[in-house]
Amino acid sequence: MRGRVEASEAPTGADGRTLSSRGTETRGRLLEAAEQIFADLGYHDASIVKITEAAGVAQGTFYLYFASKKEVFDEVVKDLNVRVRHAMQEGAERGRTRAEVERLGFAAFFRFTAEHPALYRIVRQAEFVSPETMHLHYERLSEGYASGLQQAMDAGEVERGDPEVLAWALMGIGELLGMRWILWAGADEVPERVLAEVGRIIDCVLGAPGHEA
Amino acid sequence: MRGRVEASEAPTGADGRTLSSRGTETRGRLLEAAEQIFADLGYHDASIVKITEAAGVAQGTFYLYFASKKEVFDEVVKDLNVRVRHAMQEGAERGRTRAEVERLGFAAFFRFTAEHPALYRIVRQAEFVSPETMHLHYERLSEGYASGLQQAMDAGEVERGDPEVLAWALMGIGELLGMRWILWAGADEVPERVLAEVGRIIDCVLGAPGHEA
Amino acid sequence: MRGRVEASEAPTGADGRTLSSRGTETRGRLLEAAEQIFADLGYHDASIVKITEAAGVAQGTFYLYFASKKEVFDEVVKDLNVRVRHAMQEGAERGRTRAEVERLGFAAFFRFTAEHPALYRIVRQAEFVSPETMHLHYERLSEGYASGLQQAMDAGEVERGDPEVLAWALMGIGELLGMRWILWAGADEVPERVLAEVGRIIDCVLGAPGHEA
Amino acid sequence: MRGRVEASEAPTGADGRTLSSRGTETRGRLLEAAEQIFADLGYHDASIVKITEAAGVAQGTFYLYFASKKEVFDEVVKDLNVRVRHAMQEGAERGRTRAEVERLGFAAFFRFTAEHPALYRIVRQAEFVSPETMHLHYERLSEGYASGLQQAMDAGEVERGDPEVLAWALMGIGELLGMRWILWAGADEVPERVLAEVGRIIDCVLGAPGHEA
DNA sequence: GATGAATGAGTGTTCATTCAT
DNA sequence: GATGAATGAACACTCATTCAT
Repeated sequence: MRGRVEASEAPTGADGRTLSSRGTETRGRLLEAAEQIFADLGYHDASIVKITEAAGVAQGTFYLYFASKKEVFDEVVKDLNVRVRHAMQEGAERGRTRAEVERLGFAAFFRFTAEHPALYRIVRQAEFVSPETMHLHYERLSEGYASGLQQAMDAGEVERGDPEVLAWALMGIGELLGMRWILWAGADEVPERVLAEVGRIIDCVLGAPGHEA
Repeated sequence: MRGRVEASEAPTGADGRTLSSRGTETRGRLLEAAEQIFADLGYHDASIVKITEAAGVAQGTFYLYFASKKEVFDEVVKDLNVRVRHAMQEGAERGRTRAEVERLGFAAFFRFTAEHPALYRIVRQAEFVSPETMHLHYERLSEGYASGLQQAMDAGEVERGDPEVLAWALMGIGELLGMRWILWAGADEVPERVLAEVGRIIDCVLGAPGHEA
Repeated sequence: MRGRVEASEAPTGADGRTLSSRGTETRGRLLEAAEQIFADLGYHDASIVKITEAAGVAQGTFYLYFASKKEVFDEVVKDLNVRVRHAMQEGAERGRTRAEVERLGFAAFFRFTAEHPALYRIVRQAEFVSPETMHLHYERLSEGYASGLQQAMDAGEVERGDPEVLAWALMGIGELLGMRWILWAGADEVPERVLAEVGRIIDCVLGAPGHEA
Repeated sequence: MRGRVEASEAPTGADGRTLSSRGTETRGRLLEAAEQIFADLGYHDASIVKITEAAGVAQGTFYLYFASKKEVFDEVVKDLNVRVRHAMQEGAERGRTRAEVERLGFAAFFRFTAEHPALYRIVRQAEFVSPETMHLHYERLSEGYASGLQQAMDAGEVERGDPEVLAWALMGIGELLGMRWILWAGADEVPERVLAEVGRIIDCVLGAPGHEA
C-alpha cells in the first residue's frame, strides 16, 4: 500500500548478509507491519509477537532481518523521514517565490501527517528509545528548510537572518499545528484559518525585502 | 480561571483520604522521585521499584499515595505544567509591550527548560501513556499565550490575527528551539543568535501596528 | 441482624485480655463484617482492608481482636457451626418419630442454608485454610445426627446399623442437595420433589422396624 | 453423550495452536505438576513458579500452554472428572444388579479417592475459583448415577423415585464418606463397616421391588 | 482503645531474545 | 529461510502484618 520509497541502501539481513528475493519480501512485510503496530500502539506496547503476527511470519523470523526491536524502530523512523521529506519537496516544487514554496511545503506536510499519523506517534516518543535516530530525523528535516532559506537569502529574495534557527522555528510551528489540528482533531486537513495564519507568519518571518518597505 | 496558574489542590492519598503531615511529606518525596526517574529513564523504563528506592520508601508505600503508575505520571505532568506557567508569567511580568512580554516569556521558558529537562522528556512521550493529560498540558500552556495575545489585539497593541493559531505556533517555536539548543545541547541557556532570531520572529508575527508602517 | 448466638466463652482480645464493653462491640462488628466478606468473596479474596472497611474501623484495629486472618476465619466457622446446629435442633424438636425428627432437621438445614449461604461458601474451602476447624465443624454436625440415631436404635425405634456412618451419609445428602437446590439455584427453599425424595430416603435408611415387615 | 466418558480433545497451546510432540509432552508435564501442586497446596497457595519448577520448565513456558492460572485449574478439574468417571464405570461394569453396580461404583470411587486425593482437595475449593467448572464436575458426575438409575427404573429393576435427586444424594454420601474415611484418615480404603452400611443404604434406597415384599 | 502509615515478600503475567530443528 | 518452543528477568500491583503516635 505504501511501497518503500528510495531505499537508502539494498536491505540486508540482521547479520548483514544480502537477501534473496524471498527474503527481501519478508523483510518488507515485517517493516510495514512494524510501522503499523508502532503507530497504533506506541513503541512499548508494540511487541515482536504482534509485529510478526501482523506480518504473518513466525517470531523467530523477525531476528533474521532485524537485530533487535530498536533496530526496526530505527528503520521505520528513517523510512518515514525519507518519505516526509520527499512529500514536502514534491509538494513545494511548483512554488515561485520562497514564501510560496514554504506555504506549499507546510500544506504537503499537513497532508502527509493526515495520511501517516505514524510519523508523530512514533517520532515524538523516540527520545528514550533511540535518541540518535530522533535527532537525525529532526536534523534532516530542518536541513531541508535551512538550505532553501540560505539560498533565498543569498539570492536576496528574503531578508537576512539566521537560516538554521528559522528552520527549526518553522519546523516547530508545523509540528504543533499538525499535532493540534490534524492528529488530535482526527482531521484530513487543517482548517482554512490555520492555513491563513501560517501564510501570514511565513510572509512576515521571511520578510521579503521590499515587502515592508 | 483561564490563563491563571491555579494553586494545586491539597494532596490526598490514593483513596482520596486527607493526609497527615507525615503522609504529605512522604507523598511529596515520592512525587519528586517520580519526576526525577521519569525524566531520567522515560515512562516505560521508570519502575515503581526505582521510584520508591529513590524516595527511600518501601514499594507498598507508593500505593498509599498513588493508585497506579499512570496516576503519578499525570500528577507529575500537571505539577510541571503549573510550574512552567508560573515561571513564564513571573518572567514576563515586567515586560512593557506585548513583544517584550513574549520575549521575556520565551527567555523564562528556556531557563525553565534548562533547569527542568524533565518537562520535555516527560511530556513528549505522554501521547501513548496519558493522552488527556498531555493535551491538557498543551492546552493550558497555549491558553496563556492566546489570552495575552487576545488582549493585546483588543487593545490595538498588536496586529489582528488568529490568537489561538498564533499561540500554538509560538509554543511550537519554543518547544523545538528549547529542545535543540537547551535539551540536546545540554546547555544552560540558548545562544544569543537564537534569542535574537526569536526576537525578530516575535516582532514580526506580532506585527506591532506602526512598526512596519 | 444476626446477633451472635450463645458465644462459647466471653470474647477476648487477640492477646487474651478481657474486653471493655466498647471493645466487645468493636470485636462483634469485625466478626460480622468478616462473615459477610468471607461469604461474598471467599477466604482468599477477602482482605483485612475490606473487613475493616466493612466494620468501619481502621486496619490496625483488627489486630487488637484477632491474631491473624486465619483466626477470624476460625471464629466465623465456629460461630456458624453453633448456629446451624441450633437451628436444626430447634427445627426438629417437635418431631414425634425419629424419621419425623430427621425430616424436620433437613428442612431446618435447608432453611438455614438459604438464609446463610456463608455456611457453604466458607466451609467448603476451609480444608487448606484451617483443616482442624473444618474437621471440627463436620464432626460436631455429625455428632448431632449420630447421637439421635444411637438413642433411637437403643430404643428399638429404628433398625440397628452403624449410627456414625449413617450420620455422615445423611450429612452428605444434606450438603449436596442444599448446594444443588438452594445455593446454586439461588432459591429460598428446595422444590417439593426433593423434599419428598429425601423423606423416602430417610424412611428407608432408618428402616423403622415393622415398617417393612 | 450423557453418561459417556468422552475422550479428551487433542491438546492445544494457550492460543489454540496445535502442538508438536515436544509441545504436547511439555504441556502434559505442566498439567501433571499443576495437579500435584494444587492438591498439595490448594489453588491459592499454588503459584506458577511452583508449578513450573515442579514441571522443570521456565516460568514463561507455562503461558505457552495455558492462558492463566485459572485455565490450568479448569483443565485439571476436567481431567480428574474424566478420570473418576472412567474409574467408576470400569469398576462397576461387572455388576449384575443395579444395587451391585452401585456398590461396585462406590468402591471404585473410594479407591480413586485414595489414589487421587487431589480430586477432593481441588474440587471442594473451586466454588470461588471457577464455579462453572465446579458445577460441571458435579453435574457430569451425577448424570452418571442418574442415567443408570433411570434405566433401572424403566426396566422395573428398582423402585420408582426421582432419579436426579437420588443421584445427588448418593453423590453426597460418597463425597462425605470418602472425605471422612479416606482423605482425613489418610487410608487406602474405607473400613469394612462403612462399606457394609453403604451397601445397606444402597439396597434400601434403590428399594429393589420384591426385596421388601 | 484506636489509628493509619509503613513494610516487603509475593503474585500472575509479559516479552525480547535464543536456539534446536 | 523459517519455525515455534523455551527462556528468565522484569513489571505493576496486593496484602497480611507491625508499630509509632
